[in-house]
Amino acid sequence: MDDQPRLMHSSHGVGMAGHPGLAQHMQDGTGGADDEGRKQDIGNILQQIMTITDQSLDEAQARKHALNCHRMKPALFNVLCEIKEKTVLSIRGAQEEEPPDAQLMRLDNMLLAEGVSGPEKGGGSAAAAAAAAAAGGVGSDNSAEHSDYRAKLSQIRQIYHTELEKYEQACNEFTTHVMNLLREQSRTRPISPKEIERMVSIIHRKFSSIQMQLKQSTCEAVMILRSRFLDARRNFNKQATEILNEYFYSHLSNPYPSEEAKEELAKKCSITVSQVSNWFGNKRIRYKKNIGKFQEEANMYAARTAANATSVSTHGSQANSPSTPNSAGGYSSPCYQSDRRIQ
DNA sequence: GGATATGATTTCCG
DNA sequence: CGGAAATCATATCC
Repeated sequence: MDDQPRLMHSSHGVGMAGHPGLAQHMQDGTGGADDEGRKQDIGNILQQIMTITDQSLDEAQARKHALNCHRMKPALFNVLCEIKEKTVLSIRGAQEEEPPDAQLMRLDNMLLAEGVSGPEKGGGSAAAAAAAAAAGGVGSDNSAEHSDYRAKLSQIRQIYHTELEKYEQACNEFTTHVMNLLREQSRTRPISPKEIERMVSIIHRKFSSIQMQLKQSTCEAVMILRSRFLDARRNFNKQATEILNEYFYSHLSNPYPSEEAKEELAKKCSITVSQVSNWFGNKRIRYKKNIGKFQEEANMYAARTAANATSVSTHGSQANSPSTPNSAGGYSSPCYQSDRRIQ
């Protein structure tokens, strides 16, 4: 308990001038017990620690410089580096080589295929080509349908590229910063060039994993876009439904297209035959379920086909035309119900 | 968020 | 097997 003040006191007395530690201990050859000397040692060390912040910056720099210029320094540095490498690096040196990540490659390939990465769109971009190919190139409204798609896609591409660039820049900045830092520190710590290299590769790996997230989300966005516009998953395009409706209402009395008719419709609408079948199946049942709801539509198509028929040839097809006698005027409850071919 | 539209799928029947 | 009917799945609108 009462050691403390004394120790402090004594150390105060000695520590004043310069750096007394070792020399003083030796020279003073232990006039008393061992523990007395040890106490003094500890006192000195404590004192040095306490006063370390009192050193001026210049003094510290000077000492650092002196250390750096010491003739044994390079050798010592090498030895320390070696030891460090043996103990630390070998532990996790095994998992150095990573395979070129299948996931990342998949993403890259997809982005390339969709025209997000790769060459900037110059007339015949990969995206445009892919879009044209996917659509079968029959409908005349292709370009109109896909211009929206392309606009959105190029938006995505732009965002992707700016983000990517940002990441790259940040990565480079950070890398050079760390490298400078490590190089600076290698003057006082055993940091070998190899270690710096490793650090850089670690940083790159981290950043590329971030980039992968960017790629992932870009892929998702593109997929959503595709499913919206290209994959024909949802509604057929306007023209197709128009063609189908035209057929349906002009064959209202017997809305069962033959196999050939289905094929033709399929070709015209650039959909499959089974899709045509589905469409007619749905249409028939839904029309029957409430005719009232389709009244307007029926009138419209009836009028249209009637107009078409009259403009093309005045008579002829009138026999099996649905709008038979009273044409555009009172097209109330269509022949469907009375005809009841459906059931 | 429910209502509605619409294409696809499933189930049942003749 | 082709079609009717029910049902599912999803998009779109308010």
